Amino acid sequence: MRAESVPEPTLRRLPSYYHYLVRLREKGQEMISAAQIGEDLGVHHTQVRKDLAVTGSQGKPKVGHRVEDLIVSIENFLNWNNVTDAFLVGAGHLGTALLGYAGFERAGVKIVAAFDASAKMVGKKIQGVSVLPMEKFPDLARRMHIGIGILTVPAEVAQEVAEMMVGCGVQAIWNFAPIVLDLPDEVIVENVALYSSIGVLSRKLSVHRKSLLATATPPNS
Amino acid sequence: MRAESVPEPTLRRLPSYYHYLVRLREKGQEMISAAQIGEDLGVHHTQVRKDLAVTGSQGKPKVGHRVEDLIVSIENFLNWNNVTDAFLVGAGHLGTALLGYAGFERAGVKIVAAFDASAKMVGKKIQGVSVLPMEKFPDLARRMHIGIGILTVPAEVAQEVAEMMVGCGVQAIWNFAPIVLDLPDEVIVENVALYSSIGVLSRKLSVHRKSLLATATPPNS
DNA sequence: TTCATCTCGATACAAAATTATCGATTAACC
DNA sequence: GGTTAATCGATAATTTTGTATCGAGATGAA
Repeated sequence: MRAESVPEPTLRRLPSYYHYLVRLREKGQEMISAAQIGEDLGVHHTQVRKDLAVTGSQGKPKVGHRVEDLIVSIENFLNWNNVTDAFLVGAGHLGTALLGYAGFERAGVKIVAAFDASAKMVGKKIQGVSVLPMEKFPDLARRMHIGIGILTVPAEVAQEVAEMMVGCGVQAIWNFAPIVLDLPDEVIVENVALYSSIGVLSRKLSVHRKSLLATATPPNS
Repeated sequence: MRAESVPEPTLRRLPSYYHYLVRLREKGQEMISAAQIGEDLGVHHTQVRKDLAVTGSQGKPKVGHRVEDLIVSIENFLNWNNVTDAFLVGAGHLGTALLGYAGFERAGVKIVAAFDASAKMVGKKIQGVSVLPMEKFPDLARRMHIGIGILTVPAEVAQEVAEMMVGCGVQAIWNFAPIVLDLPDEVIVENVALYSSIGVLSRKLSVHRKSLLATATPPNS
C-alpha cells in the first residue's frame, strides 16, 4: 500500500521507457512486447515487466502491451499530468538551457519564473520567462505555493539559496550544483551530478584504453 | 587485478568526495576522518572507507586521512590528471552551458571544438571555443585523435550523430539526448538523463504530498 | 612507559536489485 | 474447434550493493 515502495532504479528507467514509447507511437506502432522494449533499451525483459507492473499497466499474452496504454500509465504513475510550478534560481548558461527545454512541462514541471543575483540578467526574458531579482523570490514563492526549486547557481552559494528556498515553502529541489545540500529530511533533493557523470566517463575511458594497450603489448614482451 | 571491478556507485561517489575535499583544503583543513566525510555527505562511514580504499589512499588511525593525499589519490584514480580532448556537437543552449564550465578541464576533459548544423551558429566563438560546421568533424576528429564526444543535439538526430562520432574514432560519448544509443559494445556511453531526474523528482513530490494529505485527513473521516 | 581512546580496514551480515525459471493465458493457425 | 507458439506475470536464485561488527594500530595523556 505504501506508495514509496517502488525501487528507485525503476523510477529512473520509466522516463526512458516513456520516451521510447512516444517515439513508437509517432511511428504508428500500436502494440509492443516487453521483450522488444528490453532489447531496444538494453534492459532484461523480466526487468521491463517488473517496471511496467508498478504503473499498473497490463499486457496480454501473445500480443504484448498497447503502446498508448503504457504511455498513459507511465504518465499517471509519474504524475506527469498534474503540472507543478517551479522557480529557477541562477539564470546563467545552464539555467538558460533549462528554460529552453519545452519538454519539462510534459514531465509535470513548469518553470514560471527565473531569478538571478546579477543586475545584468534581471529584467530579461528568456524563452518567455522573466528573470526577476532575488529579493522577489520569498514573497512570490509563498503566494504562488511554489513546490519545486531549480538550483543552477555556483556551488559557493548553493547551500544558502537552497535554505532560502526551503524557508519559502519549497518542498523539492533539483540541484545542479556539485555539492551535497544539507537540508531537513523532508525536503526532496534530486542531484544532477555532472561531475560524477564525467568522472565515470573519464575513468572508464582510461581503463578501456589501458586494456587495449595491454592486449596490444603482452606483459611478457 | 582487473581494473574494472570497481562498483559503479563508488565511481559516482568519488567526484562528490573530491569536491568536498577541495573545499576543505580551501579552508585550510589538513586532516579528515572517514566518519566526518560520511556525516557531511550523507554516506555511511564504512562506505566511505571502502570507496576511498579503491583509490589506494591510506589513513592513519586516530588522525584520519591527509586531505591533500586524498585529493591526489582520487585525481589519479579517476584519471583527472591526463586531460582528454573532446568535441562537442550541438551548440545550443545546453552545449553553450557546457562550454562555459571551466571545471571540466580539472575533471580530465577539455572541449577543444564545437560543431553545429545550423549556419547561424557556425563561425561563432563560445567561451573561446570555435563553432565549426559538421562537415569538418570527421577529418579533424581523426587527425586530433579525439576520444570523447559530447552529444547535445536534439533526440531525433542523436543516434545518427553518435554513429558518425564512433566512425571517426570516438571511444566514449557523453550523451545528453533522452534516448538510448544503439552503438557497438566497446563504445563507452554515459547518459545524462535529465528527464529521468525530473521524473524521479516529480514522482517523489507527488508521493510526499499525498502522504501529507493522508496524515492531515485520516482515512476514517 | 603504560593505558585509554579513537580511527582504520578486513570480515561477516543484510538488503536490494537483477537475472532466471515456470506455469498460465491468449491469439493465430491448421 | 483443437493445437501451437508466443507472451505475460509470479516466484525463486543469483548477484550486487550497502550496513554492521570487530580486532589491530596509532596517538596523546597520565
